[in-house]
Amino acid sequence: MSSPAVSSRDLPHPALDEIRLEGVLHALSDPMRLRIVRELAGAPGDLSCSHFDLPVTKSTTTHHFRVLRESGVIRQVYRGTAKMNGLRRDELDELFPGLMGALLAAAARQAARLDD
Amino acid sequence: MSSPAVSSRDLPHPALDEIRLEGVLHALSDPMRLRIVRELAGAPGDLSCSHFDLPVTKSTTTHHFRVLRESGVIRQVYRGTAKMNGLRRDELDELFPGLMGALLAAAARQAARLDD
DNA sequence: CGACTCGTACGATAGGCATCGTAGTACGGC
DNA sequence: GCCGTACTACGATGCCTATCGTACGAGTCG
Repeated sequence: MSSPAVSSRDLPHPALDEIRLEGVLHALSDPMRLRIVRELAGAPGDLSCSHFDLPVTKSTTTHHFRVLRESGVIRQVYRGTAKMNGLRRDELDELFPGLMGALLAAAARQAARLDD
Repeated sequence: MSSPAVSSRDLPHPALDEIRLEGVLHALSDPMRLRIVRELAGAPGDLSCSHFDLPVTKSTTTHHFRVLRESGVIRQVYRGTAKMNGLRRDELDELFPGLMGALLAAAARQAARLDD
């Protein structure tokens, strides 16, 4: 109730200066994770883990979200039983200007090409 | 000998439409390979494998160059005993406009940050 | 409280991969 | 033809990781 900071459990996120480009690229080099990131980028706000309908089990999904968080690509916050996920877009833009935009554009372009 | 324009041995390269974004990102997510690509991007022309002084053995170096070639990031051509390597910059720019530029800029930014 | 949903932890498994060392092939020059 | 240089092929090794299933913890709602 009231408004405790957020909820009870807090998750570890890398600080800006701990984010490594190689880690970000590795995180995005998995099709499942790239798909998650694309969906997050296209959504207005944060999305819960259960919002995603991935062709893998829940434990594997948990794994992918953790990789994304630990590499610094997304931010995760508990909200009740749900876990909300959002791109760390502003921070990434500060660290690597233009990178996320180019990556998302490239992913969109490839998706369009493969869909035709 | 029939008459190969350049040399005898030809190496398999993926066509433009066979290049996958995930493959490119995976190739660049290795520090050694990112270093190679940065050096290639900064050079005026192609560079031989032996030009690079990497902290790994030659066989490992061969492995990294092959990963880069098979993912579509670089082009490799034999020239005598040497193997010349060059970024497929123009083709990648056509396939994913702005991507390589953003990636190289991000890598340069991180290198500068870590060097200070 | 009890049931239900959401997500986690843990162990197992199978495949991928970065690395090495050694032995070998291709090419150019003497 | 012979030697040296440049790179490769192959096998081994140890680590990383994507995947699963099951059992569990945290929170919500009746």
